[in-house]
Amino acid sequence: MADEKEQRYDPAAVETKWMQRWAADSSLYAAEPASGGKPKYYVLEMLPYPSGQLHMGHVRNYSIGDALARHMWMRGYNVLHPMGWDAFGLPAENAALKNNTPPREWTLHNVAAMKRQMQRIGFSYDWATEVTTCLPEYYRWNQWFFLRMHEKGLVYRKKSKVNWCPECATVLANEQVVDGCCWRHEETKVEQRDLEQWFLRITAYAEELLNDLETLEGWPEKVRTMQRNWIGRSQGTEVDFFLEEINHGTGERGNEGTERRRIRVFTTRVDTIFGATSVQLAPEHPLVAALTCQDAGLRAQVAGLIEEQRRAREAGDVGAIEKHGVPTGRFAVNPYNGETIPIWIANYVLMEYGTGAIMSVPGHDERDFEFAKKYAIPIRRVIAPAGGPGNEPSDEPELPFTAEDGLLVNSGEYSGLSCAEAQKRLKDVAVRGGFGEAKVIFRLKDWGVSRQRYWGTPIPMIHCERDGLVPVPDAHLPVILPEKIEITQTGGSPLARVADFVNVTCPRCGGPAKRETDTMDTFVDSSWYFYRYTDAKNNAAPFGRERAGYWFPIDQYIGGVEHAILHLIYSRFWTKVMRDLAMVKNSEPATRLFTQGMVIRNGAKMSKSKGNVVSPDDMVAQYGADATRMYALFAAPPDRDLDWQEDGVAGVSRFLGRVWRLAMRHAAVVKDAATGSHPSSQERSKEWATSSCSGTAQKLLRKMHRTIAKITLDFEGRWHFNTCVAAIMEYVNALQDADAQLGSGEVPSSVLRELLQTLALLLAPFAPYLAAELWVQLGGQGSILRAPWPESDPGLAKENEIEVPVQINGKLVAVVRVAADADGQTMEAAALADEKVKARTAGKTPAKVIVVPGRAVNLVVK
RNA sequence: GCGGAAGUGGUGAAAUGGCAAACACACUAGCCUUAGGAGCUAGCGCCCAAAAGGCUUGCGGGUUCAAGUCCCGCCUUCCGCACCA
Repeated sequence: MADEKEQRYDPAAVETKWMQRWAADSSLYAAEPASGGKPKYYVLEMLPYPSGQLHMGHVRNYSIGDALARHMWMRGYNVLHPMGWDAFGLPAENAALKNNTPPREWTLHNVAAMKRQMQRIGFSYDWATEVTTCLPEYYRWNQWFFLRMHEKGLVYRKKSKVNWCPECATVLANEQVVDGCCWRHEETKVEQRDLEQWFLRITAYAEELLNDLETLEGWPEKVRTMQRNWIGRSQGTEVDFFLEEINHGTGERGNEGTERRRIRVFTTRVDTIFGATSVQLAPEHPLVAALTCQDAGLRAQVAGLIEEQRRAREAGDVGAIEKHGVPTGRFAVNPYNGETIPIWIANYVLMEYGTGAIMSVPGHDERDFEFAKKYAIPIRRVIAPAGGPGNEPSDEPELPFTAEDGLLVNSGEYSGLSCAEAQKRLKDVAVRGGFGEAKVIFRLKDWGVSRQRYWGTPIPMIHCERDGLVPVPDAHLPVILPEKIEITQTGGSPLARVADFVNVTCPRCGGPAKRETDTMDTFVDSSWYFYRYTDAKNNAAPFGRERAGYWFPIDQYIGGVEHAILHLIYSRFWTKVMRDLAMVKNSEPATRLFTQGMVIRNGAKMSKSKGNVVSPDDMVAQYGADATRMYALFAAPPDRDLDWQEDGVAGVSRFLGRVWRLAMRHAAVVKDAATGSHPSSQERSKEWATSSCSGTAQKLLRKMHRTIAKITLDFEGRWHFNTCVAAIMEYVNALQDADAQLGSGEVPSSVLRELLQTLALLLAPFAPYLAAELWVQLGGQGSILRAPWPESDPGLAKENEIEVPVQINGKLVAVVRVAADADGQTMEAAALADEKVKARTAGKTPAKVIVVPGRAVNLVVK
């Protein structure tokens, strides 16, 4: 036997065989009903867009989820591990234009192709729960949710600015605007247009979305921080300044007899209001028209400011343009002290935030300071740092002084108060005086879901001439997206030209009416898809309450960090809405979130233009699916970027070949060994005590138990799969080093069997094809996919003897061997007896000896 | 500017405060041969001809018997947000 040429492992043959066998068994990866009594585990990877090709980022993402799912099955959990397709979106329309293929056909063709790729790699999805978002049985529930939200006042319509390409005659997403031009027409400037749009009132949940971030301890801090910033809560005060009216006949200023007009500003620092030396309006502020009506030159300047802001916004560097503004010649009155200060129009004030007007306090705000310097507006100090003797204000801080831990000065009756105290009092005075209130402002905006495109969920609303906006009744759902239509890039939404679709009778009055032709943002589809997996065939509801109640929240969600804001904030919002509709009990969709790093090559993200794209198909064809996915886990910890090196894949493939040959050398002996379960830990311990188990066998069993412990711990803890794979490699190296003893019978066949079967079990989450084949070849019982995960016995994992470093003054000088359970005295004695140590101490007695049992000895010698 | 993460051999990386570089890749030398993208053996952080020895985790301090790891201050890179009042 030994002389005979060993057979090489042929991944293509073995993997294809098992792929077909597994595909034929629909129960293999199926979730069980709740009544089974097992603990549940819902592991989810973000669903892909069906572009037609898996890329390496997908392979990495799904390899992580797959290893976890397989591990949890082996640990005895009832696992839900589904997959689906985020199948609406613009690429299908572009492909339709380019190839004259209908979007539906193109999309479903891609879905089939990618599903084949996933099956070839061997991902353990339950295809019975597959969700495809572009099919009516899914998107009808988008429409259903839209109607429920409409009933709850969470849907509204309003005019809003959108990116508009005049060449395409359609709206563009922000991502499709490149340097202010259309991505398809590089010469065409994108315009900002005002259009009626549908919005979802996500801001109604702003406070809760923010607060609940605190409960998401299983989410990366980075994602929580990004969401916190995105929601952008800020607490402050709104205050009305009074507009000083002008009598145009006499030119006199005054307010006799009339209700005074007001300019409302928002500030987080009302305590600095005595330092306000101007009021600044955003160029688009509604009052601007009235203030500039007498002065054409002024109007032109304002138009210039707006134009400049627009250009900057399109170029994506609003923050970079220089601050400037124009004085209106008009004045406002500070409600606290009656002071009259000029009104300016400034390009750094944003209409979209707060009230579109601010009080400018150059002494205590960086931006106001810069502006005031430029235009010689007075700068006044009204806050001084505390800290002099007796806590009086200290001298002249450098301006602008923006810290909030000071005392008020030059602020009338409020002088001497702390900032915090002053904020409280000034707010109360404003409320009592009827010129202000406490206010919380969010950066988060309502979610604009209208898209003037074809390939998306039709918005279920009808415009009736008589009844206005009328929701489509539930009984009429789904509003089917028409097929076989002409897709063009001119003339707005393609749906608007489909007469059969547009013309309907009003459900309320029966008169002629027109359908809404906007479709929904595709982020709607992905906001709740993971609930549908629990009940994918339900015709009566998006999903059943009991099923969702059993499976939710998701135990582990895995995906790219690029979804940290949009998808993950929308789906948190959607979950809270569903909770308020009494459809689910959980307030958050996922307990734990993991964001894996990018797959890069030669230090750059893979992209066609860089020519550094690696195709999963090529890798699988050359090295096999096991080697490809195992490399994806081995090359780096999963949260870090992974540099794809083909030599590394080849290395993993050689390793799997070594495993194969090692196992096959001993398969015959192992298969003949007694069947049934392995000896218990107690029996093994007894064998050791009676030395019927040789030194080599003990050593290898010890290594085995240590390897099990390490891998099990990593699955439960920090998820460093690279060190899991390394641990398996070490284990295999140890077995291979003892190959002679394994073959000679020095290691009993029952031990040999346990060593090799355990190897197959440890490999199962990472290299399932090879593991399945080994399991059969080694006489394993049943399917390895449901075989129990091996248990590590701490007693058997323990070493007899350990090496202990001996340091002198913290520097390593020797290593001594002692019994693993040696006490401090024994270790100290062993250290002092060492020749090198004796030479170094040169007869001096150590001033101090630190012994850390089982770890180290350190001698302090002066 | 604000926030987050990271910085260790030629490369990917490893290291509950306790022997820095495990596990791989690449490379070097040798063996084997049914000549393979195969297998096996050995070497492989830096300095010194070698040994002995010394040095080494971005930089500078500190805490500790002991620091890649903890603390303080810098530098660099990547990512996100950014005129948010």
